[in-house]
Amino acid sequence: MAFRIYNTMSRTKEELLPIDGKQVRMYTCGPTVYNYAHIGNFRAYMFEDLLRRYIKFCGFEVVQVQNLTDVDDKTIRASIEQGLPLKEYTKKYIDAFFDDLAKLNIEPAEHYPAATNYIPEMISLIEVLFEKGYAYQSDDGSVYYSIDKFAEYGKLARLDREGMQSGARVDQDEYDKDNAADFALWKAYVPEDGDVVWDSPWGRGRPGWHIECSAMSMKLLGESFDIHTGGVDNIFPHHEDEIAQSEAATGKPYSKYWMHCGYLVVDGRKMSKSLGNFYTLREVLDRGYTGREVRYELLTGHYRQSLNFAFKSLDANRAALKRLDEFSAKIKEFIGSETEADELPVWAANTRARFAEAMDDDMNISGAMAAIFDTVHAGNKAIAVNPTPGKEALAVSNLWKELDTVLGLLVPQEEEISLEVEELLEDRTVARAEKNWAESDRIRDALAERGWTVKDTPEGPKLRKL
RNA sequence: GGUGCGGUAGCCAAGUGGUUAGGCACUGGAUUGCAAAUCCAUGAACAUCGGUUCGAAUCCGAUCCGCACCUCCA
Repeated sequence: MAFRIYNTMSRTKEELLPIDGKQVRMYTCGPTVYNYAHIGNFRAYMFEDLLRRYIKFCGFEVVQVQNLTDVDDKTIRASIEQGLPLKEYTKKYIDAFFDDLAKLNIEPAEHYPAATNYIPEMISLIEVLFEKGYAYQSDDGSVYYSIDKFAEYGKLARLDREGMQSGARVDQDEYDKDNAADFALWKAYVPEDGDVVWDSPWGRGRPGWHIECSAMSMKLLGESFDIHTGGVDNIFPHHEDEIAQSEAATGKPYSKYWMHCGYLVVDGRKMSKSLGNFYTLREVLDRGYTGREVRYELLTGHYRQSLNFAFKSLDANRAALKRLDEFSAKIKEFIGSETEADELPVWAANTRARFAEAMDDDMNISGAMAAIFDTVHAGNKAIAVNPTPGKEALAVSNLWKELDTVLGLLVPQEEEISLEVEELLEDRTVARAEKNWAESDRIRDALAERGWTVKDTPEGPKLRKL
């Protein structure tokens, strides 16, 4: 059994073999905290969540770093517009980001470095690049990276440098750069930056975007680490530039594997702030959907495929989750007070192997979910004929808990049944025994108001969360 | 122009030479005081045209269509 992942650098699936053998160090490009993240952004964070969870399922340790970009054009502009200090402005969106992660049941990373706390590291890195001849200062005071000096520039994105020239979307006249494609390491202060400024050996200013990730990743994970992730739109220029900076500075390989997820699209178009076709998580939740339903949506499409977002698929997810929940509830009833697990019943015997086989293949989540649903189906069929012994049911329950360490949506939250609801249920049972249907239906409505649906079965009434 | 990713049933979505993927919806049945919910059953597909093969959704060639990246982007 080996976990194979698609490495953008090699464009092939490779077995995940951590550099140090047991611990996987991964770096994830995080949000720019100038506004609420939209669910397209969370698609990437969801992919990274699945990745770190499955790496752990495979028996490795994980150290994940996700940065917070809290200084750039957008954060500066917005904070000045609102008359707030930069830190105060970004704090609101940093808090919102963590709220949203929790609602989606995304496991926290081990480190969330904010760019503004790593300015000295960035400056040191730029100094090394100067020493080694990769950086130069232009007349406007900004410091640039000379991509001509790095022979391997373009190896991740597989750029055709000639083709780029004819693409000609390069703004030549604005800056005094040796090569139009050179990128900024340090941006000289301009009045529009307000009081957002740091001293450096090259004068006052602020860091460029790409240097952040190089500085923070290497500081927290070491000069060479295992996996670098992001959306496909980060491949170029951001990740290409990170490689150029980091490998030029250290002379060592930067990230061993590069993994990129596809877009979330709406009506066939990429969801993005600039197109305006985006939803924030809170907008979706305000429409009455749960974080778990959104999680199901973002998780169950293969991460490298683009995923079409539509409210009607959230409705479909609700039905699918209900099927899973009904199964879980049924299993729980069979367990009763049993505390010792037995062997798995035959209908669940190969579920784990099927699940792992699919996930091992570059996280084939569809195959993994098929293993889950096939088990539900086979289990329902078997249970309809013969009740499952409590010890076997407990084994199934344990299996589901284990698989849910990866999926994060299989096992429903335990719902406390309030005393009031319990009393209503008893009253209704009495009314039904007396064939007082009007009263029985009235209580059923009352239960519905409190969020519970009651189903009458041969074994008596059962409550389910609406 | 360069570089990638795609087109699978009503919708979503795996699979990549032969055996029912899966989910949602539809329809039928079981169950029920009536419901709701649930469970069971069930049909239907591989963009187009050629080729290779005993056999192609899968391999090869051509064509059509969609999306993305090419210095804000997850």
